[in-house]
Amino acid sequence: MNSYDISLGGKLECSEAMCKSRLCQLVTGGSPDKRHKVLQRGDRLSLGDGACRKVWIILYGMAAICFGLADGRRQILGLETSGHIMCGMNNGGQNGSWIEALTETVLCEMDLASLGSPAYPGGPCRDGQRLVSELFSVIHQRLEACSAHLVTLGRLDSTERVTLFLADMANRLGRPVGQSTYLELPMTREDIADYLGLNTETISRIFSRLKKNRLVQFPSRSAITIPDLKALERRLPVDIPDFSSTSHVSSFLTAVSAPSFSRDGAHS
Amino acid sequence: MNSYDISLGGKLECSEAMCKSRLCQLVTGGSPDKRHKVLQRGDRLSLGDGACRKVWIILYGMAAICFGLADGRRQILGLETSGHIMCGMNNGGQNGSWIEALTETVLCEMDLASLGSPAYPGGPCRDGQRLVSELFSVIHQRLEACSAHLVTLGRLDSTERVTLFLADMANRLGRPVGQSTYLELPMTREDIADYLGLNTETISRIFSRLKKNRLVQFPSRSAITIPDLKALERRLPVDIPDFSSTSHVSSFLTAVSAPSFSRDGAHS
DNA sequence: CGGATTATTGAGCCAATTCAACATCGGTGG
DNA sequence: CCACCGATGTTGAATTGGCTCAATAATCCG
Repeated sequence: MNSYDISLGGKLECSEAMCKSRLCQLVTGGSPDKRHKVLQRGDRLSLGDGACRKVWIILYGMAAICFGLADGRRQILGLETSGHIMCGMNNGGQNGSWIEALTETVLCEMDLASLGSPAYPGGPCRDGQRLVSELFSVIHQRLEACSAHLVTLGRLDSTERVTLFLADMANRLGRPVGQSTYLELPMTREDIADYLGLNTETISRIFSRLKKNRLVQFPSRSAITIPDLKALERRLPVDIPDFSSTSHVSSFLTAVSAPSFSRDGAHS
Repeated sequence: MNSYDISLGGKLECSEAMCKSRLCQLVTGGSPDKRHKVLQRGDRLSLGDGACRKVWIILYGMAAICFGLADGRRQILGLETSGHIMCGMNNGGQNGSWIEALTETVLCEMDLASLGSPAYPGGPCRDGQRLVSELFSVIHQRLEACSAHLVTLGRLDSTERVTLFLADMANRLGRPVGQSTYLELPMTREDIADYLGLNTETISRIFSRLKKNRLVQFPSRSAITIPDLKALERRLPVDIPDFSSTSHVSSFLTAVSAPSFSRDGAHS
């Protein structure tokens, strides 16, 4: 029935693996439904309706959160993959603010205004709190990513930015091939430039320089091989964000949500 | 007893006016207590303990959220005033990440790990959800500010950045004097530079140029008069964030928190 | 008043941009 | 199959915006 069931080989139950935060499960009760949206590469979803009324969790694929200035300049605020959240913006209405799919992307859309309704499983109080805890955690992650990116744009030079970008993408999308790391970037040089606050030619020049220094190879236009990822990372004055771990999130969840769970029964 | 009761003339009950989000009230039950911290100008509070375990709401004053790179470079992530939130960071541990008071500042510290305890008024379920809703809202505001700043650093040139900064500060701190707007900046040129991803000399040069063009006046080192704030804002390709309104927050609160309030009685 | 800190201004330099030419890739139709 | 075309990527030359370094000025504070 759903087109993505076919194109992705039925991988899209709202499993824990797909939706790490389990927010999607909380909202849908564990089964995929109309809240799931499929975007094809290039498809856009507006964010700037004047308030944060909806959030979207990425279940599959990769999408860019974009912001457009009045004169056409564009800044990509984040490059988001499975488990990441994106939410509505209050500003950015007139100049535009949107999500843009870089690959085929499946989202779970959540309307905040309806989250309080009795339609959600487990009762309005108990799961409501859990829901909003999860929402907090995942948005806190987004804030951390945004803060880290702010430092990148404010204080790293172009070579450092590109190096950090490659290391970050390698950690997110790469797979080991012997000693090397192989990845495919589902975006153009212009997308990379708009993410890093640079321009296309600069990206190209730095890629060429890194290639000449044998830090990266480009088997094709979109494919990248990094012979020694650790060596690349050592050139940076910042830590690479770790996307594999969500332990810091659960620590807060345990703190706020779980105790209230256990006492919930005693309370009512 | 508390030094700030004296120095600020007893203005510091945890009133709605001081803590717009009312998070502080939810946590403290409405009365100021040990959770309140007073920082003097220059005082620091570490943020990078490896996880988000605490959040701080500013009740009074102005503070900078800072991030330090291994080589000494510094980026100010945000300049926060009353009602704004700041929270722990997972990354930034080794390189440093901290809050720095720019004026005398009063904070309400909230330990996330203890928010679930029965010590909080109203019961663990009902107010727990409200608490976490408020927390979500205020952190969403922080994310919006961070996103807007990302665009500033990524796509605005130095003149635009400084102009935006002045307009933003004027909206936050300024008071009208006839047609003009008067404000005092509680920070050095270096702080401004670290906020805008520029250096001290550049800030100084742009201030001088704006002065020559009669867009601003500098009655003293820290005081600024803007003859026509609207004219200044018209030079920008972005909207000035509106800090006076919190309506977008309450819309979400109403959506998630209030319905569960009303059904809470029926449920238990 | 004196010393330290902070701010301003100038000269020269370098990194990143702009503009332009050319190369490569992917897709389409003859 | 290959020729063609548009889109994307690369490279070079010239320009410029912002930085570094350095000297001077203003301000703060004991």
